[in-house]
Amino acid sequence: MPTPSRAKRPARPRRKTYHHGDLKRALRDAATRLLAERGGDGLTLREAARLVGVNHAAAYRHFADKRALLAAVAEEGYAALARRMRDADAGTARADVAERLRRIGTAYVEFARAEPALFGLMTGPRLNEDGRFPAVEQALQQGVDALEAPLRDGQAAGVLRAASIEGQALTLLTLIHGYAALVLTRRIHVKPARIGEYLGTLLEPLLRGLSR
Amino acid sequence: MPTPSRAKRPARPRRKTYHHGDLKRALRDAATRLLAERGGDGLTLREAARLVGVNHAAAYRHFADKRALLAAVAEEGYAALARRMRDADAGTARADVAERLRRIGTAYVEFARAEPALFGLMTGPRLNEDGRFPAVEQALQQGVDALEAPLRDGQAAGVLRAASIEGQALTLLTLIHGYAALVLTRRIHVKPARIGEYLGTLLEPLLRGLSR
DNA sequence: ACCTGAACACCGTTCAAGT
DNA sequence: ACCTGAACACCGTTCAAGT
Repeated sequence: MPTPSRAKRPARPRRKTYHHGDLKRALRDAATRLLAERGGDGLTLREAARLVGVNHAAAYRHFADKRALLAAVAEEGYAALARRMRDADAGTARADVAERLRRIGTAYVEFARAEPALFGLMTGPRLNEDGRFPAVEQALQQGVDALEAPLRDGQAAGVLRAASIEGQALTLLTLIHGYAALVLTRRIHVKPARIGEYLGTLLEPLLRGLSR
Repeated sequence: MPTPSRAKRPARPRRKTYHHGDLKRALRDAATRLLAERGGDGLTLREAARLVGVNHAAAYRHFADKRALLAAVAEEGYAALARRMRDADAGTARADVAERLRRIGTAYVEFARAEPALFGLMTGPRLNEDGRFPAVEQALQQGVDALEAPLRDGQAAGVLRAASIEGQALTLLTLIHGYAALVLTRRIHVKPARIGEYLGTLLEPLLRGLSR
């Protein structure tokens, strides 16, 4: 069998000494890729090192243990999630508040659906049960922030009750997160095409309660 | 050192042949205990077999693999959770609807706090990503059911809008679950003594929106 | 300073063999 | 039918040793 093009594994320039590369970032990126391609159980410290072409023990020079590597992956994930939420509200200044909030929430759920293993890591139980990675805890705040712009506009326009923006944002995010978690674990069954629509149904009574 | 009372590990009657015992149940119970005592990473198929006093390979006669054992543990957990939710609404028929719903929701969150590893298994990403255990998916319905009694009473009394009871219950559970998940993973910081109180704050606008 | 090689104590899973 | 023993292919973590 003659060797065809070998589309996969495109002949990485594998130096013999990795002495200068940014191994920390390389390991984190490899771990992120593993998570996306093979799911939560496929993310292995040894396999990430293998992908980078380095001895697995070298990872311990840059991460205290496997969980520290996972935390780094999760942090990056939170940044990406917040970006998607902000993007969902870009250029929609004229849409009404309910619609804007629904779009931001849909971005949250769609992120979870597009990257289920990453989302599972970010929000799952294993990562931070002992509070070792405060950065991960605070990362969600960026997402809460994304909800605040439409809430502020809504209060200014007089359609929303005057109340703590942060409180309103947290209430909304709690519902959105619960929805994402339940959809992802198949506790709520919604057709993929209807995910945003059903979120609107869930948000409706809450927004009515937040209105004046 | 003379042997004192040895309060722990009360000399289980360990037969040499396990041929008759209900090994399936014994393994499931041991796994549940491991989860409670050592957390998610401490739950090992081999260790569960060790606790029961049986060769670990024997587990494969009763469970297809480790995940099947985890699913059995999770199912039992859902039954316990639903029981707590129903108990929280027992003998409170005269309390108002909002208060009853808040109590049921608090039972949900307190269960999660009391059994964090079990709750993490039940709701976490690892268990059922491929839909292999439909029983686990449906188990949450028992919890949703517990919310329906107060909702029915509220609609009958005319304080709640006439609408799908199931829809209202699912909306409430989504918010409650999101709250439990975020509290458990330290994304929301609430003092333990204030957990039920803050749930009330979260539920308030939603219930206002569900009211006529 | 950064990485390798080898070792340690574990896993989940499989399978022939025992009773 | 149900369980044991031994093996296999993996892990995460540690540590002396190399450059």
